[in-house]
Amino acid sequence: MALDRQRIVTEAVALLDSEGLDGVTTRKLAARLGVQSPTLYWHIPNKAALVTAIAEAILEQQFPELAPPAPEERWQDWLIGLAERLRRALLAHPDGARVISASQLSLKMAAISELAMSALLGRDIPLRQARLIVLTVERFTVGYVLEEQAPRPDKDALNGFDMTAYAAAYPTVMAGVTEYFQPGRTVDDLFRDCLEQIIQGPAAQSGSTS
Amino acid sequence: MALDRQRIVTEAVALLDSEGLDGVTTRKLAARLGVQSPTLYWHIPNKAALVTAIAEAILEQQFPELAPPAPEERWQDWLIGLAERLRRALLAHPDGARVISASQLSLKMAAISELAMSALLGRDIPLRQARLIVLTVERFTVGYVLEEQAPRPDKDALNGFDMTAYAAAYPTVMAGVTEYFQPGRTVDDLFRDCLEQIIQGPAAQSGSTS
DNA sequence: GCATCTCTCTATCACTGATAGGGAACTCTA
DNA sequence: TAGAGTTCCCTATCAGTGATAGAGAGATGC
Repeated sequence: MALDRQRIVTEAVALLDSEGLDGVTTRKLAARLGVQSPTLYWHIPNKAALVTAIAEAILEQQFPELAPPAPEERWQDWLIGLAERLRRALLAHPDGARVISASQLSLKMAAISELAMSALLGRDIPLRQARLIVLTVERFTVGYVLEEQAPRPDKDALNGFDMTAYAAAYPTVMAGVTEYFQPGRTVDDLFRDCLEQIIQGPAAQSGSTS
Repeated sequence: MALDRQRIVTEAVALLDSEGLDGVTTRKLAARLGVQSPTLYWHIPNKAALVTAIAEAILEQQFPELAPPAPEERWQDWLIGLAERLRRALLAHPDGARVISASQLSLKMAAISELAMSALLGRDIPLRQARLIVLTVERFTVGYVLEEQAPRPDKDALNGFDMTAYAAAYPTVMAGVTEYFQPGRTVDDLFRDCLEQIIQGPAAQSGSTS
């Protein structure tokens, strides 16, 4: 099969899935494509561009189409759904959040912002506030998944680590964690609750979420 | 001067400042310390541990002490100030956000969370909500600065880039940007406004910020 | 038939994190 | 004081990385 940019990116995503971002090297990628590594540079200027292309592919895969909210749908719920899809897009591949944050100038991300902002404008939210909400949600989501996907510290690092001392030093943090996760809640719930913290704002749905 | 972990980390931060995270290599670091690179491995298990130590140093530098809010201070304002200091800590060094997000298991970060959560508890905010607010603020801040520090796309990437087409494709995004920045506002204001979006919540200071 | 353009190759560069193992200098112990 | 052990830095080397130079095969156009 002929080698072209499309096939390179597809295979790069597959390589990302099986080995993580650090495993995406030009040589391994070339090997998968049955080609020598310098050949890739005919199709792609450098590795940064490759990573950007991977990011774009990841987003495209989760957002093949972009639909505004249904007329009867609360914009808050719609926006939460959008952010959850973004999170799912990042979680769908190892180091997904790292890939997105290492990429530059994503058109797909811009399209998502455009859709979200115009949806909010359509619900009579002022331009400035629409921008603030969308920006906050997007950057929070990346920050959230980035930490979610952070490598579990290796066991060597945990050797000199005293869990009970940690719990003693940061009792409130520990209490918060155990309180939250006891009734079978998951990190998905946590993400959603955080989003509501951001989004509840202007509609003054004043009730506290506790 | 004797080589020890402390001195290695200090010099690593200096190297980060002058060359960015990609410039922090074991060889360059060793050269600055007047030593051969394998020597570093006597003091430090691997590069990931070095990055974690750098992250810790960056936070320590900006948060030498951690003070709870003054009695008459609104917790919202105090928390915003805390987040702004965190942002400043990350902005104070090239790739600061990348360093923090690449590091694992930061004790200083845990201490900041502990302080913030207990401060909120002291203002009668329920444990769960305190956790949500603090977590959201922290992860948003990292996500925000990460994008703020993202490398400007190189000019090769911009060659094939049509700015007017971009503006046409994403008019709402463009309108939001130009609207926001016209009256001499800065990215600092933008960060603060986003924070208020997160924090305004439970106290029901209902006024919209527009 | 020749020239040009496309694409892939080999060979190589400078550099990276990391390990093996030698050796000098210091410290502890009998 | 003699020897043994420990600490810390060295040289040599490894496998692997992104990237470039430049040769050459094959198709395409004139």
